[in-house]
Amino acid sequence: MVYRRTHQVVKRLAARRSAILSAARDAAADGGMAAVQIAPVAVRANVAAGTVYRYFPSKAELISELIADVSRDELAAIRRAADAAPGPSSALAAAVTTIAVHVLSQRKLAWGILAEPVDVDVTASRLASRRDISGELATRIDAAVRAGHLPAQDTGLAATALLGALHEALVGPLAPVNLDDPIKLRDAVQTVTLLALRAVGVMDARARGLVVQATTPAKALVGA
Amino acid sequence: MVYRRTHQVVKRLAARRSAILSAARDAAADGGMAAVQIAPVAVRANVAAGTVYRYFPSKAELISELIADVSRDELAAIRRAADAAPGPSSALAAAVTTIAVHVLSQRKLAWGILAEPVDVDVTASRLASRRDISGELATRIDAAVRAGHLPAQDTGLAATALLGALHEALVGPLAPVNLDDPIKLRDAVQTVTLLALRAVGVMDARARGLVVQATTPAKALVGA
DNA sequence: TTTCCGTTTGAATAGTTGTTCACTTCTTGT
DNA sequence: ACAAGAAGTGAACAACTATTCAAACGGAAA
Repeated sequence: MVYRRTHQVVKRLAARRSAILSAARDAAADGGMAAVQIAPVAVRANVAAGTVYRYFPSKAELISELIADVSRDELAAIRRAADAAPGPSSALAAAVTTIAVHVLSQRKLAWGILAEPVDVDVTASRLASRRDISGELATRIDAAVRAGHLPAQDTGLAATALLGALHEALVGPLAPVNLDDPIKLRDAVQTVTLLALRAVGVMDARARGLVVQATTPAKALVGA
Repeated sequence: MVYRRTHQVVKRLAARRSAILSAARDAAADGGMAAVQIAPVAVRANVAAGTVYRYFPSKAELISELIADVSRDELAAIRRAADAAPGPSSALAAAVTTIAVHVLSQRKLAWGILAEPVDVDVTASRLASRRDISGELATRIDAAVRAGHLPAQDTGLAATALLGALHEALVGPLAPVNLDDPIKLRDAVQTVTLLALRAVGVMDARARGLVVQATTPAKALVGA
């Protein structure tokens, strides 16, 4: 045996793998899923097309991992924001706001992850992504219901609907175009958050300060 | 001049054109947009593949017309339902319910029209479809606002968000599967309608009977 | 240094469908 | 019946990319 998986080699392999994933993510953020093609991604990652296949069995697998990756980050951010909130209602508001801000600050990527046509089947990972995030929302809604802040309801369906509302209003084809302006962006986030909170039964969210509270830290996020 | 576009010929041509469109629609309703391929559609329409191209310059054009067609029907149904309602609030409720019932009773078709990945660019017609329906919703929301039943708001954004909520909750990948059961279907329609109305600021829609009122005629639609 | 064998390469391959076009069939008016 | 030309046919073509693979490369042990 004259060739062994030395520590250095293992590290290089892992680095290459994540370089390819990063390249895919960059490509998606740049030009949407349509830009995530094997050859261009390979170029971005400084490898040959064939090499990609030593790390991912197929394009479908590559994109699925990309979706899972982005989704994992997103979920973590939502949890962080919600956990930092003082109570169930503001946790829900924070979760909603976080989603809104994130999808807005990476619209092309978000659109690619969520709904953009891809030539391979990524249904499963998209489903998982939605299930995770919708599930997190459902948990937060449920907490608010149990705290007596919201009426009893089908939390799963409500969470799904909220997600749909956020996506369509902010990254869908009808989404306003000039959300690069930070002020308009904040307004859009506020409006949509208010809408979402009212949908699940929050009474007068604006007066209770939930929306504004939640929006302020979000504004910082946009800058980051 | 020995061949003229006689009335009979014109009629036959028109019939063939709509036969192709119908075939495309059937294919989409059956197997989603993925099933709308030139050759299979041609078979369904009892013509050769080449013939399709005598009526539609490209697959993109064919699918765009399909989308516009379905969208037109949908818009008409929404208007009919809303116009039949006694006041602005119930008109809005009726519009929302109509959308919910329609997408539920033709889930595959709706998914295809709205969001399913297609290999040709149909962005424009999808955009138009959404703009039309969202616009109609916006009009109804606006009427309710002007009647003093709803708080002032960005009606366009609200309409878009509502549309997203309905779609995601009812035909998106997270939508509950067993909505074939008429009772569950009605429940889902009710839940989502309630959510949507609350989102735009309707207070206690259930108590005011808006949801139930609107749902009852919708139930008839499902049977049709 | 040399040998070994996993890794990388990138040009060639393959499979999928939309689209074309030379030819056939059909309709109309004389 | 026949000419003239439009409509219809469907096999062949084209274009696009994911995927493969034989050859080249390069670290690791002897």
